[in-house]
Amino acid sequence: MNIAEQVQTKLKEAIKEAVIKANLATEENIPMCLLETPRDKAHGDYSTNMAMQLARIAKKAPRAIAEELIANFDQSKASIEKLEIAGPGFINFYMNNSYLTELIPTIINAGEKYGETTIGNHQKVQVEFVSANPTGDLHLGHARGAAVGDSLCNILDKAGYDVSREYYINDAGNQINNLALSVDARYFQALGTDKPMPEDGYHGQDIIGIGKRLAEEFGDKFAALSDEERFDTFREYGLKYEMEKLKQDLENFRVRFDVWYSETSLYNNGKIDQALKALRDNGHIYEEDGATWLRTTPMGDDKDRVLIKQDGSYTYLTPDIAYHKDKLERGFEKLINIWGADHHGYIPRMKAAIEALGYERDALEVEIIQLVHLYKDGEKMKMSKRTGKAVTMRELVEEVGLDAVRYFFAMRSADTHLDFDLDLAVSQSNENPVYYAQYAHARISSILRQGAEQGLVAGDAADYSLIGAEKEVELLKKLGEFPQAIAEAAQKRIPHRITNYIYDLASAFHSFYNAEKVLDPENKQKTQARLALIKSVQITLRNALALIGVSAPEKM
RNA sequence: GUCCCAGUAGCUCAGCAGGAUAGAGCGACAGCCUCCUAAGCUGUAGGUCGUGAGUUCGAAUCUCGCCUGGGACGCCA
Repeated sequence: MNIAEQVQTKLKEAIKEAVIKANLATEENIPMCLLETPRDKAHGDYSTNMAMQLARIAKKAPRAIAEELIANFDQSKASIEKLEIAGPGFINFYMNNSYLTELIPTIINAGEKYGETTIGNHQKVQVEFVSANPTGDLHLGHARGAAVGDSLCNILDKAGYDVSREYYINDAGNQINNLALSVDARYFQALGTDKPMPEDGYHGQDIIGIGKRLAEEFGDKFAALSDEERFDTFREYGLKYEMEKLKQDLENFRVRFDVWYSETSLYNNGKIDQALKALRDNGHIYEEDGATWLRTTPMGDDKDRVLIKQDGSYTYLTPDIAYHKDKLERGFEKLINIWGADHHGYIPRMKAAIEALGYERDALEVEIIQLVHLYKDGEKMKMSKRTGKAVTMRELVEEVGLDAVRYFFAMRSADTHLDFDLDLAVSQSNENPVYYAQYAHARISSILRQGAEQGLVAGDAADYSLIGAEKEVELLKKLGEFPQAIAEAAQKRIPHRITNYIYDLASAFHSFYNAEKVLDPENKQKTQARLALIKSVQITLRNALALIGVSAPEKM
C-alpha cells in the first residue's frame, strides 16, 4: 500500500469512528464508507457522502448529521488541514499534501513493480481468448479480442491474480475438413487444373498461398495419391501451416499464451467420454429423436442442447464441455472466456453445462467482444472470412502500427461496437491518443538524459520538501492512484480503465511541463527533486503502457 | 417472437457499485515557443444524457414500458 492509499484508509477509519462516536449508527448498520476525489478542486482533496447515507438510518437532515460527524472527528488521524460541510451534506477534506512526496522514492524503488496490488489474492484465473479456428488469417475481431484479452491478463497479473493464458485450438470437426478440401482445391488450381472449392470452403489468400507452396515444392506429387491419402496429408499440412502463422502473428502482436490446448486431444484421451459420463451420472442427459441431449433448460437456457447427433458425431458443444471440465479440474477458480459477439447466445448453455457438471455456474465468466467495423475513405468495409476480402490483423498492424492498434483496441470498453477509422489511425496526428502518452514518456526521457549530462541523476538523494507547486501536487496524486486504477480495471475486467489512467497521467505531466521547468542551473536542489519526480512519472507511465502492450519510446 | 450491445456536445467516446455546476479528444474560436521535444499548454463556445413513467433526500447511473441502430438465436463451428 503506498502512502496515498494509507492516508485514504486512515481517513475512512476516522470517518467510521466519528459515526460511532456520534451515535449515528452501530458497527453493524454503518454504510460503506465512500471516499471520493471531487471533480472540482474547490471541493477539497477528498470528500465523503457519509452524512447523506446516514440520513435514512439516523432519520436526520444530512447537514445536521455532518455537523455531528465533524464535532466527533479526530483530525489528528491523517494530515488534514481543514474540513467543511458543503452542498447537500458532503464533508470535504482539505489535506496537507506534503506527505505525497513520499511517493517519489517509493515509486523509484519499486521500479517496474510499481502498481502491483494484492487484491487478486492469488486467485487462480484462466483466461481463454482469441481461439480462432486455424482456417485462415486473424481478422479485426480477433485482433480486438487479442488486445483486450492480453491487456486484461496483464492487469489481472499485476493485481495479484495467478493468471494463465490459454488458446483453444479447434483442430477437430468440420472446419478442419473444409480446410483440407480448400487446400486440395487450391493445390490443383496452382497446378493449372480447375478444381472447385468446397461449398463451405475458405477463400482466404493464405489458403491460395498454401496451394501454391505445395505445388512449387512438391509439383504434382500429391495428385497421384488417393483422395483419402491426399486429404489426410493436406489436413495435417494445412493445420500445421495455419497454426504456425497464427502463433507468429500473435507473437508479433505482443501476445503470448501459456497453453495451446488442442480440441483433438479431448477425443484422444477420453476426456469427452468422461464429461458425458459425468453429465449422465448427474442425471442431465436424455435420448430423443435418435440424438443425445443435455437438459439445459432448468439451468437458464432457452432450449435443451444436442450433444451427440443422429449420425453419432458430437456437436461443437460436447468437446467444449469436456474442455471446460478439464479447466476446472486443473484447479482454476475462475474461468474467463473472451468471446466474439456472435457467440453470446452460447453463454447460457455453457454456464448450464458447468452447473450440470456440478460446478458453480459463476465459475465461468464471459467477456463479449463486440464487432469492429473498419472505415476507410468514409466507407464501411465488411469483414467476412468467406469472401476472403476481410482485412487481416497483420494488414492492420502493417498499416496503422502496432502501438496504435493495441492502444486503440484497449481504449474502448470491449462490449460496445467499435468503429475503427483507418484513415484517422494511420495519420500520425495528435488525434491518436497513443502518441500523446508516448510523447510524455519521450519528453521525460529527454529531460533525464540532459540532467544526466549535467551530472544530475534522478533518484539520488534529494530534498522532496521542495516539491509542492500546484501542478506537482496534481501529478503526485495521479501517481498515487495507479494501484487503485489497476485494482478497478482488474475487478471490473475493464482494460480501458488503464488507458483512461494513462491519458490522465500524461495530461498531468504535460500540464506540469508547461508550468514548471525541471532543469534549473540556478537551483540544483530543486532540479534534483524534480528529476526524481519526473522519473517516477516515467516509471508509472511505462508500467501502465506495458499493461496494454504499448511501447514507451525514449525518443520520438 | 426471445436474448445481447448501443443511443451522452457537430464527430468519436468516458462517466453507469445513485451524489455537488454531466467530462475528454477531435472539430470551431482566441491566446502561448530568445526557455528542458508545440505530437505540447491555457482559455471560450457547444448537451431536453433516445423517450415516458417509477424507486428516493437525490437518477446519465437502478426498475418497467416504448422508439431507433447493430448483433445473436442450428443435430454449424
